[in-house]
Amino acid sequence: MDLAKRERLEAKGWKVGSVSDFLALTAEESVLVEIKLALSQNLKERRQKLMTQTELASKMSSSQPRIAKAENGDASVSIELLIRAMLATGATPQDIGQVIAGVA
Amino acid sequence: MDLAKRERLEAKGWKVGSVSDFLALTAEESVLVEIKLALSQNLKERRQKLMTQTELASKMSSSQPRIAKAENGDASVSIELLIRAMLATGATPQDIGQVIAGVA
DNA sequence: TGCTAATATATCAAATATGGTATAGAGCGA
DNA sequence: TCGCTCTATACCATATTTGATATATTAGCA
Repeated sequence: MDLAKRERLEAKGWKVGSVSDFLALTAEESVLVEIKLALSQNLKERRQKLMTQTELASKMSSSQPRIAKAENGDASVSIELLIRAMLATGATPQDIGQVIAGVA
Repeated sequence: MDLAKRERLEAKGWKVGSVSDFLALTAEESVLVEIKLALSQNLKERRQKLMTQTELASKMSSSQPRIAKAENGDASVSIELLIRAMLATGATPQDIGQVIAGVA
């Protein structure tokens, strides 16, 4: 993982720690982050075609700011919320599975 | 969803509420539960072939009781933890995606 | 039977995620 | 420019999830 990518993650609140800690990031940890980012991106694409962030938020009794964070890969958003949001856009388990399976 | 299934879920802590609330359970909510249960079952199968709950717990700095809950579909376990556990057993994003895609 | 490893259940303080609110910025048409 | 809609950021009290601990239960074997 290069410096640019690391800085992108840190800006969104991902605690990658000091350089040494960062280098010690396990493969599992980074795959998890990549899964979140993949869901995040896909959610944004799906939602933009269908509705506003506010509409999606009310559909799933969440809030517009949280949807914004979800779509921007903020670290404070759980996979749980990402999947709930995907489902609220009409995504099927197949759709979601495909996004996750698509992670390198 | 039949009564037997409902009781099975309630025993594990799923808050399906009163009968009327239960009937109001949205499609998205039940799909989310089904995704969790599918991951839970798959985790149990994978883990049993490879190691004990205690071993898996230490691999991912969690605890044996939490792994037990994860494998038993306890409501207090997040998708996040289920996926972390899958990854710790060596599952790939493809494996995980397939499990989720397999939900009806 | 007793002994041991493995798994399940209960409880809890600490960590993390949550929705809500306020507000700031961005884009765009009048 | 203004006004309007949409999205982003900041903050916070509440709710949920967490790992840890203790302990109970189960399963298999000597």
